[in-house]
Amino acid sequence: VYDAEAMAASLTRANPRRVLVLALPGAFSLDVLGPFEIFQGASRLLALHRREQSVGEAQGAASTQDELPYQVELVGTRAGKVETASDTPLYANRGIAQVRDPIDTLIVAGGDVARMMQAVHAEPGLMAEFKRVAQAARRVVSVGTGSFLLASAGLLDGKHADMLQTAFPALHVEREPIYTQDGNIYTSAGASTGMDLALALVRDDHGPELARKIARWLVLYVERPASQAQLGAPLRAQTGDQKPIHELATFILENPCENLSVTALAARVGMSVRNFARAFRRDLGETPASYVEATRVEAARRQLEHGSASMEQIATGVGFGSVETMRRAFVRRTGAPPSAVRTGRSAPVAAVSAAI
DNA sequence: CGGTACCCCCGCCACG
DNA sequence: AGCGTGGCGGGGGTAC
Repeated sequence: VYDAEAMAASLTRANPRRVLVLALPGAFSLDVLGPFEIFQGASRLLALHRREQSVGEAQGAASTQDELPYQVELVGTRAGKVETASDTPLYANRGIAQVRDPIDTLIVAGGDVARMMQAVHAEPGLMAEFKRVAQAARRVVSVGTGSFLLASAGLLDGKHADMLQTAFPALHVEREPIYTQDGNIYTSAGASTGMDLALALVRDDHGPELARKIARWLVLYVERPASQAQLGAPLRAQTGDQKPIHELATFILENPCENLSVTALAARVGMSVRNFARAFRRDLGETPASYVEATRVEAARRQLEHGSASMEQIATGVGFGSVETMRRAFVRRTGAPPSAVRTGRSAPVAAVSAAI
């Protein structure tokens, strides 16, 4: 699953979508790294997908816009160390003023607002540089309190507002006090909103299937519709009548050992088999059986990592008919048999790889 | 490891 | 016609 070669190839590919994550002093590190991981994961999966296809076909397959990977980069007020709210420093590749090349997506991480704004004002011209980059970018996004920077740059209500896709759900604003008062809550909420947001952007770029794969890859099981509500029209159009399917998805996640055949699932939501399969694929970007199997593999993987249940217990516990069936599905989906998880030889599924 | 029965998925078309 | 739905068939893959 982890393939440094494919990742490097994706980064050196011509004209990737360049994604900048801006981390000001006082930023929440998870607001920074959450989106970072999502976009990195997307690039890895795209590279793998591309390789799979090029194996079957001859070379020269036209690379469409949709397949462009991301090149993610951390930027700060200047190159080098960035103090974060958690005192875990990050390292910016360059300063915002040094950004001269075309940018696809600019992400402003949230954090300690007072510290962030103080840092901005301490650096003359920084705000102007920020505005310049933001206005050149295809889209600008803020995570959590990163929206304060957008607001003070005048980017939230100007004539350019239509250029911007800002993550500014009312829900988020209301929770501000909680962030500053209770460290436990703000970090988890901040991280998940940042990742949800990035997932939604990836979905806009590449479709729901890839976004879902990343979500599963990073063990982010629950998609939060709140983050989608603020995003692009193509997304909102889809969120019309998804509820039964989404509820069913969580049912699958919580009850992998149930009978989850297509006919059983269709009956559960009161649809015909044919139409259910269609709706499922439309809403979740994946066929029902594939989703069920992926869920079972993931559930099994977690039990293998934490716990000492036998292969037999795990296999039947997550709904596989036999140990052998589980093993085959495991190899097919992760590239390694279940035994590799126990011996620690498999790829870390949610590992952080922030280095470029 | 191989065979076969089964399941899934998708194109197609008929229906309202 | 335009749209969503449901049934059918085959072929491809998988479980046992």
